[in-house]
Amino acid sequence: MAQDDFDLQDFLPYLLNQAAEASSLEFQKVYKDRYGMLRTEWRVLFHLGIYGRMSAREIGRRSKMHKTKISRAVQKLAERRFLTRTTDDNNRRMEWLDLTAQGQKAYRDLRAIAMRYDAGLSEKLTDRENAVLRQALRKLAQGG
Amino acid sequence: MAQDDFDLQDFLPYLLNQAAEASSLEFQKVYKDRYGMLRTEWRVLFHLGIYGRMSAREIGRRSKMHKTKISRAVQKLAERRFLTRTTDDNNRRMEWLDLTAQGQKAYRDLRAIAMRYDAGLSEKLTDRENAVLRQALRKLAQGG
DNA sequence: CGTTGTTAGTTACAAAATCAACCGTTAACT
DNA sequence: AGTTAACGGTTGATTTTGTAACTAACAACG
Repeated sequence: MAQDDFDLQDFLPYLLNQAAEASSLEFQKVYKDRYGMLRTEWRVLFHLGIYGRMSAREIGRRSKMHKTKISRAVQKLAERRFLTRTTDDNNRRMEWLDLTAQGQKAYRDLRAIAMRYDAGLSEKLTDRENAVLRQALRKLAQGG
Repeated sequence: MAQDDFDLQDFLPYLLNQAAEASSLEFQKVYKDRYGMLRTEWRVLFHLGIYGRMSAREIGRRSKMHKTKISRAVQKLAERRFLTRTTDDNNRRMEWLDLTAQGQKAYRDLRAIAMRYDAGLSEKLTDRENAVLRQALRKLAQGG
C-alpha cells in the first residue's frame, strides 16, 4: 500500500547497506565465534596478512577506518599475540606492525574462509553482474 | 608490496561496506545536522512515509533492523512529535504508527534530498552500471 | 635554540548498538 | 477454565563506537 513513488529499495545508500549487512552476516559469525574478533580486528589482520608490515596510519589510509578504531584493534590483536609492534628508529612516533606466526595462521585460516564465502556470494549473480557490481562498487567506495 | 594473491578490494563484504559507508556519509550529515536524527530514525520515518501506517514489527520485517533499535527510534520520533502510536483494539500488544503532519513534512524534505543525492551518486556510474548494480544489490540484500 | 605547527597514536567520556531478560497480551492445548 | 508457549514491544546492563582532548616526537621557521 505504497503512498509514494519513492522506493527505499532504490535508494543507493540504503540498498548498499542492506546488501552489505546481509552479505557480511555469515562471515562475521566465523571471525567472531572462532576468533572472538571484531570487524575492525579482522580488517587490521587482513591488511597485515595481505600487504605485509605496515603502520596503523597506513592501515587507516587504506581502509578509511578512524585511527581510534585501529588503535584499539591493534591493542587487542597485540594482547592476543596476533601481532607485534616495533617503534621505528628514525621516527619514534610510529610503530611497525607485524603478524606473529599465530597471526599469520589466523589470517590464512580466515582468508580461506573468506575466499570460499566470496565465491558463494558470486554464485548468486551472473558473471556480468559480478563484474559490473565490483567495478561500480569500487567507484562508489572512492567517495567524493 | 603485496605478499598475497587475495585482495581485500575484491572481497564483497568488505567492498560493499566501503561503498555503503562512503555513499551514506553526506546524506547522514543532512538528517543528523538538520533533524538530529539517527540512521535508525530516518529509516523508520521513511518506512512510514513511503508505505503508510504500520507496526514496529512490520518495519522490522522489512528493514531487518533489530526490534530494540526500532523501539528506541519510535520512542524518539514520538517524543519529537514526528509520529503517533495507537494501540490496536483487536490486539492490544501492537501499536499502529502514523506520521504526524510534522513527520510528513520532515519526510518529504528528506525524501527530496535523498532523491537528489541518489541522482548524484548515479551520475558516477554509467546507465548500465546503475541498472546492473541495483539488480545485483537486491539479490544480495535478500540474504540466504 | 625557541616557538609554533604537525604527526602518530592514545585516552577519557559521551553516544549508540547489542544482548538478554523482562512485561503484558494473545494463542494453543489440555 | 488453567497451563504453557508465543508475540509485540520495552528495559537495563554491557560492549562498541564516535568525538575531543591529550601525549610524545618531530619539523619548520624566526
